[in-house]
Amino acid sequence: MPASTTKRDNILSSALMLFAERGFDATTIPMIANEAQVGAGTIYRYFENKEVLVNTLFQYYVKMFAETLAEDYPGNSSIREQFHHLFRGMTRFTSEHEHALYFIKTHNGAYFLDNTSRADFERLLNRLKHFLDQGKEAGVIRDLPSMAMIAIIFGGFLELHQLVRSGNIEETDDLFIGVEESCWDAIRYH
Amino acid sequence: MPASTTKRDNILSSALMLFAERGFDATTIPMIANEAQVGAGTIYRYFENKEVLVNTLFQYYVKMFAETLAEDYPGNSSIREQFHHLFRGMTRFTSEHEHALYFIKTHNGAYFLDNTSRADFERLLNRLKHFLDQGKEAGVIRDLPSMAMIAIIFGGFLELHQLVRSGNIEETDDLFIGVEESCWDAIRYH
DNA sequence: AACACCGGAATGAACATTCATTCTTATATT
DNA sequence: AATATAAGAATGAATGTTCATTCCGGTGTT
Repeated sequence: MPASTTKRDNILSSALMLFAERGFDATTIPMIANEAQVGAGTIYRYFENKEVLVNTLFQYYVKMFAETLAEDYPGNSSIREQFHHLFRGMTRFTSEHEHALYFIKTHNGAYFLDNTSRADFERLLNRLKHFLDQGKEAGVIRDLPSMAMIAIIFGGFLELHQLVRSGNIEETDDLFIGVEESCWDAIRYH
Repeated sequence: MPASTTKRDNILSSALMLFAERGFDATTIPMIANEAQVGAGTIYRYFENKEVLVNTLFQYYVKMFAETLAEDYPGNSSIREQFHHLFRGMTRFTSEHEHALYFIKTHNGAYFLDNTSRADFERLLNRLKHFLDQGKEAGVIRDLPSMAMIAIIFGGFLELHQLVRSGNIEETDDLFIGVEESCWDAIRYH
């Protein structure tokens, strides 16, 4: 276990970017090394192999995202306000970790994830499902499969984020408020 | 170009399934050959190489999906009815080509797609955007980025389909009607 | 027998991983 | 303070493996 934490961090953030943009299987270790400005061998001083690297990354961001959502959670407020908190959490998290949510979305379920990664992801999903279930009980949220509603929310949000990032669209508060409203109308009981 | 159309079809449908389930980069030619019950070399009698194969597949299903949506399109009916037609098109298309939409969704934008594939996909998107734009003009659809709304619709639908296919949920008409309603409420102007 | 078509072993390129070597930094010695 | 020495890090060329692709012998059809 070497010292320099900045090298390890460089490797992790380069890997995150490349995995998000090209996918795990299409990114090579030399690509990561090059992006991180590090020798290829150096990566193996910090991570046993490519799979350990991707699992480390996955767990790190899944946990961090879960924490972001849990922080200051308004458990006693209305369902609508709880939803707002969650949506805000997504935007806050994504503005600090540009590629993280997209990486998680495209790699959950991949064949190389280990049990810990799967369990961490499952835990995250369960929190979201729990929120939706409470809303269903209260008659505020539609009685539809939670996973489908989660897909709607993440799909809409991440696509919006991509459009902003690629410069196709200007980032305004109204825009994100509008998409939040759209997602809310998708899941609320009418 | 050999004769047997069934071998070629076997190769294509095996490739579709594997690409959808594991992704292009994680799928090897021997895997496809094995699944299609064909020698590895045979694949090269029908397709110049792996990239030509994936582009063929991509274009084939993008075009077929576009045709499915265009068929009997109720251009003179209400926006709501047009939306219903499009949503029905997704379910119809998916019930006949189980993995096709998921494959398209996960591989559009991939580095190995050629210009024809990109253009075909663009054309499909433009039709959907055109529908949304008409709805916006009529004041029936929200003024939000079309891409974000498209992501909401496909995300919700495909996730639902996965849940059904994995057996986690029973397929009923009500279920699909419910998700259609949810997607409609996500995009309609309130 | 000539021909078309196949299968799958053989090939070579690209990749993940290893390892002998070099570089850096900290500590000890004068 | 200057120099020597060692330990730990970092490197990238070398290695073994996996894969896309090729090629050749076999099989069936006319």
